[in-house]
Amino acid sequence: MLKQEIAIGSGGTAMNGHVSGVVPVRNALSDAFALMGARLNVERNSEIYGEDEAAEYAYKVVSGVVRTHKLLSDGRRQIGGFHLPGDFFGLDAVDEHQFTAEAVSDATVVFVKRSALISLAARDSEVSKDLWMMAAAELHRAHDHMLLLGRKSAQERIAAFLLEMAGRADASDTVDLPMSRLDIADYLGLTIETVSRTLTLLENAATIALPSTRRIRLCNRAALSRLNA
Amino acid sequence: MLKQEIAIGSGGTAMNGHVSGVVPVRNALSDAFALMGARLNVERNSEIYGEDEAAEYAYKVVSGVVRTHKLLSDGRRQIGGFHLPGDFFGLDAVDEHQFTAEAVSDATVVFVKRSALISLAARDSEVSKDLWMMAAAELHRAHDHMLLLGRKSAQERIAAFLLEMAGRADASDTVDLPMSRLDIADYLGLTIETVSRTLTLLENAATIALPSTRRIRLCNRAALSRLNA
DNA sequence: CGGGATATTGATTGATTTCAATGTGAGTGG
DNA sequence: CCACTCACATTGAAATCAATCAATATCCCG
Repeated sequence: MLKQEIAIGSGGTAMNGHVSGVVPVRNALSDAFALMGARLNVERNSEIYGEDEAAEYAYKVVSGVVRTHKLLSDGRRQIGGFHLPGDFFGLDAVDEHQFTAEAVSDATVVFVKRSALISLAARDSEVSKDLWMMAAAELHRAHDHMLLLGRKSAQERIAAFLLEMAGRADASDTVDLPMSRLDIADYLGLTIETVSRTLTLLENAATIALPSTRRIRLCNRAALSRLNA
Repeated sequence: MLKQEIAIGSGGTAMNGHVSGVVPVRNALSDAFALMGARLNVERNSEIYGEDEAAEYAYKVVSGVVRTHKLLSDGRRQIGGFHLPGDFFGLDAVDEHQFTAEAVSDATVVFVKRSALISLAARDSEVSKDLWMMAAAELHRAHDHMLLLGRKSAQERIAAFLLEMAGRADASDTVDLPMSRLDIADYLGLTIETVSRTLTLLENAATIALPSTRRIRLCNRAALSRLNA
């Protein structure tokens, strides 16, 4: 639980990177969540909502990390994004969710009825603008991710991922990853083996260091940026 | 020009598939475009707006087909989507476009100042809801596309693409593709050679027929759906 | 009937996946 | 405190799918 508490402080405050949540934290939509939201604690790996469920609520991460994913019939999984404290999720749905949302680590989220947001938006144009902007920001990220998935090599994907994660954390060059290699693989459209091999490769090139499995030091951001095409 | 005129009739009327435009055509947003929009004719392959340009306008396709794409520094290209008559595009931007929009065929579009939409949305909650819904619908498509790009084989990609294009056209099993093999390749994250080979493969399996390069008959939708995982 | 762009087909290479061990680390109970 | 275990991660060898390199072939348009 401690790690997530820390995450609140770092992820929730300022300078958002690209994992999710490009828009500043203080806005009419956040206020709406603060005012009307109900809290929910979710255990690591448990589901918040499922693919194909009616999208009744919209969510915001308070602490911990949430991932959204979609499965293919044979079990192949694509993770759409990781949501850190301060990020919204579930705003994308038209009427049913197309992704499943799960907690990567133990997490707390607040949720609000979508119908309430819609009627609030009808009265408050700030809220309505925020809703559009959040969806647009999410779309922006999805587009970047499409480019990565469609056209980038394994090294480029890993580089992009590390820079993205680093951008979300504070300025430090040491990144603590909240997710497993499998999560990373399924986010980047690779296998765990390729993720592992590529990290080792970058380590051997002295581009990164791996003090422990989930801790990565970026020793050469320039090299990573170069890989980021 | 004839081909596009036909496209208006088929793409603009009813049952939207997945290329773009899940939401019905008649809505407050469409009305806003009809009322305030200015027309623009664009020649095949010419640019409507460029990546990194300030996103001053939002657009709707009247006739023809528009593609949005993003380039990597070394020229690799990812096409984000094809927009057919009735579809909106450029609604995704936060403040500058991240994709370039170009006409696939000679096209006519209408465009409206985004600031005008924002102020209209402040007064008309229908418009504001439409803006959110359009962005959400676009996001939905982007997510499907992410799954395709991240996890699917060449055959599965082609199958998904053909079903998607067929879904947009009328019920007929014959699909006329408005775009080149290169466009298809860059949309699916493949090379033209792989697109070509895969189409031939499906033809040999009697799943499709290729009466001409840009005309495809779906002889066995069930087989395609099976490939669509 | 050219001629250039676009598409197909072939041969080969190569990056990533797959299959298969082996290694590591955190948590548990003796 | 140490051994044990289970999940997770790394590493290695082989197979595979798509990319690349290289000709042809076809289509559209003047």
